[in-house]
Amino acid sequence: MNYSRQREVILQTLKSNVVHPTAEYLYAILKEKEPNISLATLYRNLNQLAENDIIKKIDGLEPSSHFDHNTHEHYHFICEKCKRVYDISADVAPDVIRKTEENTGFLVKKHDIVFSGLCKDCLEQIKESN
Amino acid sequence: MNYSRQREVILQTLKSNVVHPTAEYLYAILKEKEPNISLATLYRNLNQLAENDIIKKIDGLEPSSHFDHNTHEHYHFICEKCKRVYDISADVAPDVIRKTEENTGFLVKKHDIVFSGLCKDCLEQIKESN
DNA sequence: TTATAAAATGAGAATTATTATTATTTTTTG
DNA sequence: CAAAAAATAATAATAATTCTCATTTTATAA
Repeated sequence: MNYSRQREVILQTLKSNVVHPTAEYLYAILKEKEPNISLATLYRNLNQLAENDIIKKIDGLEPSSHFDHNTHEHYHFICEKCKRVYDISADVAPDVIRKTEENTGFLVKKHDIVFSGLCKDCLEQIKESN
Repeated sequence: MNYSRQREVILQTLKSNVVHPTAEYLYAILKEKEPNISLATLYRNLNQLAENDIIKKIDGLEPSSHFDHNTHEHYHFICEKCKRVYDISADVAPDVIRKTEENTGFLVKKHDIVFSGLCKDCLEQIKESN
């Protein structure tokens, strides 16, 4: 993987983002710093960065993938109301890889847990309006 | 939800299938019993059945959703070599919903764990060829 | 440093999965 | 059996992502 300015900007933009943006969302922000960047370049680089474990691609948040600069083991929660994506501590499923490998005889290379429901903010909003 | 012959055939076909097919795969099989069925009808019914918790839609297995007639709590593993989807016992992550709700204050309505790697068959094939 | 090869880019076409539209048919119900 | 509600087939439309390709950028090494 050679250096490229576009890839650098993509990575820095993703790192400075608290949320876990979709490609489309990231593209809108990127355009400010790098107005000529192409959507294909963004997708190409996101995939490359993910393959090299520099970032993480979060699948299962239909209809589009989200991207996370945090590569430490952790999981994700998407709020069905506000659509924000939150990190969930890996503590909620201790030894999940080891247990799965022991149960099955499979080799686990990747895993993710995706939760959905209502986040704290949205739960409180709903309570107030009742 | 009214009765419809198409929905019945879709459900029975899914139930008689050990694998966890995509819509496209299911469509090919369905055509034998119900040659005039439309792909839109299949998608409409799969979504309806999933909304009513009669079947389960498995997201996170890009590039397309898979469908599972087993609605009991369990998880999924996709083999990166043979692409088969296997069930994983819920035992590998005990109390994962309760723990997540306690940690966050969120309300968890759904969750799934998706693992990927190599299944037992493919691991053995690789060993043999070495 | 410069020539060459390898990698990356932008622009837009192409592809794939899925959903929406609509006229028609099927199912339910009183 | 008639009317209303739901479902269908066919196909157009959409949205996310990947592919193509001519051009530009980056790395290499003579």
